Amino acid sequence: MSQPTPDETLLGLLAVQAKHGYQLLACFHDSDELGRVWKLSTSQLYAVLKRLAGQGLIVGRAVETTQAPARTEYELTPAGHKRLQAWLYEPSPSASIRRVRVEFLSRLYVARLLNLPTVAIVRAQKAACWREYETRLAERDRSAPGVGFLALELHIAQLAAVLQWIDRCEMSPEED
Amino acid sequence: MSQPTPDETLLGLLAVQAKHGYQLLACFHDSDELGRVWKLSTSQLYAVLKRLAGQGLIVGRAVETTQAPARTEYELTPAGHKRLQAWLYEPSPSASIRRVRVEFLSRLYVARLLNLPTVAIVRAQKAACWREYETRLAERDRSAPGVGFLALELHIAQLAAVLQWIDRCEMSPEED
DNA sequence: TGTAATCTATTCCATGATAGAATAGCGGCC
DNA sequence: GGCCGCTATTCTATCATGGAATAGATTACA
Repeated sequence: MSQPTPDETLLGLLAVQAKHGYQLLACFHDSDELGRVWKLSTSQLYAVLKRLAGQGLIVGRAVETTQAPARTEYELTPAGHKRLQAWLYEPSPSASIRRVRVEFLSRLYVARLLNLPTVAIVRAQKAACWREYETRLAERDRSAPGVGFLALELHIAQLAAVLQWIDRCEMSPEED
Repeated sequence: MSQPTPDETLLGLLAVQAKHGYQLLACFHDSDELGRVWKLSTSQLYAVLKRLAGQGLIVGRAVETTQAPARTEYELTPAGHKRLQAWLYEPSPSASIRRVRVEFLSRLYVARLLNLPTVAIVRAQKAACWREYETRLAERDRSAPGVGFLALELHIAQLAAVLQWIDRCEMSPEED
């Protein structure tokens, strides 16, 4: 699957504090933040939790309450913390437009949540997009007209827009 | 599923001339044209053909040859032609970036193949993107800072890039 | 001439994503 | 009391997807 998955973003949310599924789901309903980036259905979220647990990145423990049905709280394992760090500071992030929108912004969100530096994240993403931009520009020169050429030009225009936009991400939210 | 499907593009290819699966597959290998827009696996293509046949949009007939294994050639039914026309001149196409790249360019490709006018297609797409652009701009004004806001700004920048790019699609390929 | 590789053409299968309903306990409201 | 709605999770059916399997025909070449 080449689609971005919310797995590491969930790790990030759990790194702040142990949570159960329903609580995590609520984090994605906030339409000003993560809700604009990810659309997660209930079953999808629980499927991801199961996958992460299967990979040994999180562990769940049942919590009994009198207030509500039994819940399972998940927290990061050491492997989970390691994976989260590796994902946050991935040295060559994807330059795909979709992944920039979804994965890069999730990295930024998680890093801010955890009070970690964001400069390296933005810089790595910017570099990756520049490389892609140069590659596509070169490709355009040896491309024949037709819809394939138009697709290439659109891609180049999208990358240029990302490069103009990404500098604004270097500022912390308070400086906006 | 909100992902664009190659269904109508296949209808367009079949509208030019009846073809069998393997031939259709070859159309997507051309890296200067459709191949840049769609990535179709073998099984995916045959699955789409089955779906289209199930909907009565195409009919297949077995063709025996001594040159090669038996093949099934598909051609459009009247319902298929109707569906193709409706798709080509869809009055309110999606303004999603992905759909512009994939669906709009496919419309353009098919219309050019069939020597049909493309002006209406481009105009409809442009109008849809403008509406989306205005909507998002208004939304930005009443949005709080954070990654949600950054996502919104990226989206706006992407739409602006599309609007700048789309005018080049009004020209026929010879005029490029 | 044998056989290996490649091309044509399609089907099959296992896995995984996804939507939506189902389940189920509890609290509040009228 | 009875119903609605909230918390919390699981289940199920469907569908997409990648990749291998099948299988006939042609070319390559020793």
